[in-house]
Amino acid sequence: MSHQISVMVHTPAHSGIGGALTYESDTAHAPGTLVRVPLGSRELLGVVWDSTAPSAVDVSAAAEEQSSFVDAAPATMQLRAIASVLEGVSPLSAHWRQLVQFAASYYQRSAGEVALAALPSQLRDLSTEQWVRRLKRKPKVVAAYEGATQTIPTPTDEQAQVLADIAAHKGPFLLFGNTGSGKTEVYLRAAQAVLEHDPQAQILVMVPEINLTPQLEERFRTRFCPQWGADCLVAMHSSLTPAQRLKNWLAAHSGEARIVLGTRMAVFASMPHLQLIVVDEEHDPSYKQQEGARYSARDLAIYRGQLEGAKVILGSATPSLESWHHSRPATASDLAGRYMRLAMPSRVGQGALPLVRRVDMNRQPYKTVFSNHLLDAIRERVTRGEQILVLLNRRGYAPVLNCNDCGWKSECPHCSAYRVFHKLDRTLRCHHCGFTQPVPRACPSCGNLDISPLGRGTEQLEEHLAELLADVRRLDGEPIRIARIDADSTRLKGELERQLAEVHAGAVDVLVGTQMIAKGHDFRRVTLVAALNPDGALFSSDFRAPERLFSLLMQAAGRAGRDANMRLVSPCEMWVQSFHPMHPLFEALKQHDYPAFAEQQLKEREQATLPPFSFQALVRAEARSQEAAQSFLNAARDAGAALADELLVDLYPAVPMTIQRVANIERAQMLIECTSRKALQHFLAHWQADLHAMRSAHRQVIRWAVDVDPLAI
DNA sequence: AGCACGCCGACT
DNA sequence: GTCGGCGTGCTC
Repeated sequence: MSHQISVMVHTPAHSGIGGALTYESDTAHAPGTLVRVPLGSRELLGVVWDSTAPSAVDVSAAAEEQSSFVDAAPATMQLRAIASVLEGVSPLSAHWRQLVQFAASYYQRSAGEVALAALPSQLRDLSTEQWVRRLKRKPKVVAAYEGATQTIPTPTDEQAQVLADIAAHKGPFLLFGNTGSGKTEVYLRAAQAVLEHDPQAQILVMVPEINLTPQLEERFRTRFCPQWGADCLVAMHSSLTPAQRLKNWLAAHSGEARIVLGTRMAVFASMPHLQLIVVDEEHDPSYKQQEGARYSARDLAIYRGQLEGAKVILGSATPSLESWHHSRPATASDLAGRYMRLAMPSRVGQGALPLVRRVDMNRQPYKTVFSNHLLDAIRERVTRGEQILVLLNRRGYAPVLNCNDCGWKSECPHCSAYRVFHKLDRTLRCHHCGFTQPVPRACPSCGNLDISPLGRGTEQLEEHLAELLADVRRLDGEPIRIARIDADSTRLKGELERQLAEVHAGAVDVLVGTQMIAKGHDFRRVTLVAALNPDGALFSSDFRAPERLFSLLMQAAGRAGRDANMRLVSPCEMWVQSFHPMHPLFEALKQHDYPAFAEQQLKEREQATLPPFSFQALVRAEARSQEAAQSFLNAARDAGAALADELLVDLYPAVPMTIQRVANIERAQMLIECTSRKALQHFLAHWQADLHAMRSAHRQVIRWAVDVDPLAI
């Protein structure tokens, strides 16, 4: 007798076969089983899916209405047989499938795409013979952990209180603690409690960037490996080799690894006994995937925690306004948010927070880069052997090259953007499409030799600062050393680590860099941090720009003064040069007062009905001409108008994207807004069909994609 | 998304 | 004569 089996394979939602496909099999296979199935002339990895949507699943308005996740195959169609079953891997759990199903439906992609992207590539790529050989491989004898055993610090009263709250309540928790308040110790202790309470329990810890995994991994290893073995923790991020990825995935899937530490992709790790999820630096934009299924790993962590009954801790010194809002305490007129806010205001074992000093650039001579006050402060500290951090969010030498005669500018021929002047290799580089050319000796338009850089980037800053500080000597009498860390200087693998090590060793006195240096790295001897020109974010069209700037400056300030053993002549300082020094953002920064900043921002957001007081989605379209891209979007708008009207969803007209053309592709986008998440989801799910249907009438459109809860508009 | 099939230009 | 460009259409 033969069974009909539903299988999810990697097919995009707009391929016409977005749901599960039906195959025939002699034997029944449990949902979650990994199989290989024929599709056309190919053989693909697939996951056996539930043949109908379980009625208990409350995935979203969209999924509720689809009675099934399965694309009904025409009744007359001859079904093909499942090719093989991947032996040796237990089926993926119902919770995992539901997480994938939810993510697919919420972010408007196919479940197969999300499911297969969440599995290690070797499951797909290994041939049956290779797979059999892989399974036979003897598990290595568990190596004893050889690391320094560490004395475990006693929790402070604050930490103890927070841990008691985490133990006593369901969560989710927003752990709001300054840099240096000991959030990591809370994660470690919360994890310890879970591990000890249940011999099977697993823990998922997420960090925003790969760069930050080694540090945290080391802290978890030194804490847990002596007791639980070297294999108790595995990493999950995109720079692992396919073989490592498979190994770590299997360790998590089998329950053998007790702790999974990774980047956003780790939110999909198969963990049968998941009991705690930690999202460190939860405000970080890196948690939002920016291609394919554009999921937010932080938001999915909340969903997953609820789904699996695991506690979720979101940690940050500058939480996202969404999380801050969701953790609001009850007031007379408003109910409390769904999250429990746990505050840790003190800085433990370290110096006080730095003094914030603002320089009013209106009172400085025209074109001042470093105000004299700031320069004096830098000189003084460097002379004393202290380190300086200078932040400028623009890499290269100058953002544009300009002909002083005819007004020619270094535009990219393929993008609507200027190419950046990189002096070190004398190139003009487009930061959007990568197009690079040698710097022309004369103006390509009029032949004039007088072409000059406009504006400045980190390269120029490094050069300029070297001139300004040429006469300054270090404690040892040597000339001072300036280093630059940005995406250019760290392009080569291992270069970031090498440069950071130099800074730690004290070989560098002044470090110039982009936001890269503000994140997570612990510069113990830095006593002064300067942000040269942060004004752009104050009046940006991006409503999240102030939030990001505040977070960046707070994090940067947190770099200073972390070494309690340093005896300082004067307190650590954070300098901000601005034409708007009295802006509320800087006022709040000066007080290190995130709550004040958040309150002011949330008030503005509420008045303008922006997130978290509304929900957004974006449709982006790419075509050879701007007109084609926009006409597709506007046709989509017309098609969805009636339903949008009914659901109180706002559809805005199509507009060109901020960078309208990249690599000769014109881009346009359309904003969708609604005060109800459910109504927005409902709308998107139904409208998706209209978008597909319009493809044939808009052949010029190269691709289009929906971004739910976009970070930048 | 792949991958085949299909119909028109410059090469061993 | 074929190799190969990517337009169109199909896959349980």
